[in-house]
Order: sequence, then C-alpha cells, then structure tokens
Amino acid sequence: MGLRELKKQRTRDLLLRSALELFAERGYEETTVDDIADAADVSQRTFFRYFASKEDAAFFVSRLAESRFVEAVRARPAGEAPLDALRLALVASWSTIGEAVEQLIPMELHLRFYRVIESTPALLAAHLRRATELEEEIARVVAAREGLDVDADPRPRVVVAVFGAVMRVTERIWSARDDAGLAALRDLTATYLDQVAPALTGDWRGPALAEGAGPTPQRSNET
Amino acid sequence: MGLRELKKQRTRDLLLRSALELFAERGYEETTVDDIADAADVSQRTFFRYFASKEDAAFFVSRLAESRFVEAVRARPAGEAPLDALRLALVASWSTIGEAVEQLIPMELHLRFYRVIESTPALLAAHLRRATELEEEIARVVAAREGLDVDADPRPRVVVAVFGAVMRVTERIWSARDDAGLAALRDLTATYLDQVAPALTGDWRGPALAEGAGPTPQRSNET
DNA sequence: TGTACATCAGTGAACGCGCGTTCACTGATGTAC
DNA sequence: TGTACATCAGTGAACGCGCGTTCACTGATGTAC
Repeated sequence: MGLRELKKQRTRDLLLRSALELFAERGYEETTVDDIADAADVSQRTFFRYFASKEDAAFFVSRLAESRFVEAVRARPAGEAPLDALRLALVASWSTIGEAVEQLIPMELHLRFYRVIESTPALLAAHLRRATELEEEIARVVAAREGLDVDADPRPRVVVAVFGAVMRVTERIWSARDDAGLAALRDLTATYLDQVAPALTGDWRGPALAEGAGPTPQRSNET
Repeated sequence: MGLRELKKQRTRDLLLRSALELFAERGYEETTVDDIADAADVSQRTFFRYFASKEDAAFFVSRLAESRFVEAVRARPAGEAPLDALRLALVASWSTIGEAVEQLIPMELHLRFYRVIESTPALLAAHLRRATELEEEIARVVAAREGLDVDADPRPRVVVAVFGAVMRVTERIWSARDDAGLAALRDLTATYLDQVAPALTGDWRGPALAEGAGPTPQRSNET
C-alpha cells in the first residue's frame, strides 16, 4: 500500500473514532460535523470526503458487522432449517465480527455507541430502517437456500422478520441495562431466541423463564 | 362547541389534509412546511401551532389508528392466547379504525400516503421507530393480561415483536403492489400471519402457500 | 341588547442552526523517463 | 538519483436550504354585567 493510501486510511480511522467518541460522550445530536472534524484536526470539507453524511459515519461499523453476518448465513450448510441457520450463523459470526470491529475501534467504544443509538430517536429510526433493508437481503439468501421465490412464498421473509424482531428486542433490553457487556448480549439473545416457540404457543401456563436464570432449557426448532 | 373551537378544528383539518395531499402527490421531502401552510391559506407560524413538526402532521392519522388498536387489544377476553388476542384485536378494530380515519381524511388518501411512508427513507425510519414504541406499550398490555412482569418474562415482548414484524412485512409488500386496496392489505395480513408457524418449523417441505392463492388453510394458534 | 374587557387564533418578519454543497486553490505523493 | 509532470487529499470560505423558534402585534370570539 502506498503512502498516500495509508494516510487516507489513517484519516478515515481518525475521523471515525473521533465521531464515535464524541457521540458516546456527548450525544449524537449534540455533536456537529464541525466538532468531529475539529477533533480529528481536519476541515469539515474533509469529513464529507470520507462519509456521505453524519449518519453514514455513525453506521460505518454496523455495516461491517452486518456484511459478516450475511456471509455467515450464506455459509451455512444447506440442510439446516432456516431459523436454525440464522441462529447458527449468528453464533458463528460472533468472533469474526468482533475481530473486524476491533480493527477499527475498541469494542468498548462500539458497545457504548450502541447504547447511544437506542437512546437517540433519530439514530434508532435510522437503525431500524437499515435493519429492514438487511432483512430483505437475508430473506433472499434464505429463499435461495430453499430454492424458493421470495415474492411467491411468504415464509422466507416471515422467518427473517421474526428473527430480526427478536434481535431488536434483545438489543433494546440489553442497552437499557447497566452491566451491558458483550457476553450479556450474547446470552440475552440466546435466551430470547429460545422463547420464540413458547411465546407463540397458546399455552403460557408453563413456568416463566426469567432472563439469565440459568442454562436455556430447550431449543425451539429442533426436529 | 363554540365558534372559536370549531374554527380551530377546521383549520387543523385543512392543514392536515393539505399536508397529506401534498405528501402523496409530490413527496414528503419535496413538500416544505411553507407549501403546506400556503395550501391551507394560513401562515407557516400557524402550522406550528397545530403540529409540533412536519413529521407530527405526517403521523397524525396513524396515531389515531394505533390508539384504536391498543384499545381493541385491551378489550380482548382474558382467556385468549396472546397471539390470538393480537390477531383478533386487529380484525375487530379494522372497521373502527376505518371510521376514525374517514372522520379526518378520505381513506383513499390515507392509503396513498401509506405508500409514501414506505418509499421515503426518513418517513419509513420514523414509522419503524414509532412502531417499536407501540410494541412496548402493547407488550405491557399483554403482560398485564397474563399477570406477568414484562421485565422478568421475555414472552410478552417476543410475541408482540413477532406480530409486529409480520405486520411490517405485509405493509411493505402491500405498498409495493399496484392493486393496493384496503381489502388486499387485510387479506395479505391474514395470509402472512398464517405463515408464522410454518415458517418457524424446520420442515419447509410442505407446499408453499402462494399469497392470495385462496382461503387460508389453517390457523397457527388454535388450541 | 349593549358595553367593556379578556382571551386567544392567526400574522409577518426575522432569525439561529446544522447539514451538506460548491468553488477555486495548495501542496504532498506517485510515476514516467 | 534526478527532473518534470500528473494525480489527488486536504483546504477555507461562502453559500443554499428548510426546519423550527422568537417577537411584537392584530383582530375575532367569548364573557361578565
């Protein structure tokens, strides 16, 4: 890599990190693009050379993580049931995503920023819109796996939407906690995914499974 | 009602209708608050007397519809399984919502605007954020029905999130169609809700149910 | 029915703000020979 | 290794835009007597 390209990457990384640090410390709305540029010691003009918008910078890391997850879904063996494939792809991509994030910014900062998303209406809105776009992409992958037409058969979009809905519930609950670490998010996700079948079943008489109350008792989609 | 109050209501209705008509005809981003005020023959200042923001006006009708739905959920008899209660509340509130909307604007305009929401990133984002807020409210209603603590038991939030996810999938698919009428949306919703159980089941070997291919063959949550 | 006063919807004009864009330019890095 | 030229990251300043706010004001509606 040439010196020019290296400097470019350094500038972008610096801008990205400055942006996320300011967002996490002071809030997204309270941080102007000029603030970010100042923190990175470049001009506002330069910021817009690297990021199409303030929001674009905010979701740069998420974009990376999402593409890893999609790759992981594509990589699942064909025999798996769709919901299993999604869940196993998540488990499998966990560490890959972690490494990719750490290339750019400390995981701790990423997690702090994730909570900013949840507490900032404009960011949460953008996050949800992006999530539905991602779901559409994954629905197509799932449909392809099963040899189905995504527009003719409702099931691919439905299973992906259900999976995504549970993801977002766990994100929100996780971000509302104080102890919010990466392991807690992973555990919460597992617990909530286990609750899909019980929640949809008419019979709610079974014992309520308190979150994190212990090892998850059953999987919902095993044959 | 006094003359003053009557004039007030007329001004608000006129502003609302002007806003939605402009949004539907020309697009949300392409319509400024000044345009709306001009169309209603009042000053921009007056617009902000009635609506906190442009977005506030855009979702005025939705707010009304949502509150009717929440009421309908509250009104479901206690014996019903949660997912059934949500579905039946939707069916039951359908006409009530229709009447409430027609009080304000023609249903045809409301439906046209719904498609604008789906095709406008900023509006779709706001819509999704509002939807998650609504889901939280409904999750609490469901938890109360079952005598559960929404923070201790994952099932209320999960079942509501799943229901909401299916709703949003149908909204999106419906809005992408040309023939998009109210009946089509209702049928699509029924079809997709019927697909929740089949989609989550590992076994996808059963015949794909094409949307609208006929009467829905089975209910997912009957006892 | 009339008068005096209070309330309050609507006005017009100006402003603050931050995002994102446009312009003409500088100077460092890369490349050809 | 050196020279000439091309490329392109970064600059600074100014601007357009629309949202939402603020101000001091007018005039219609409501109310008390």
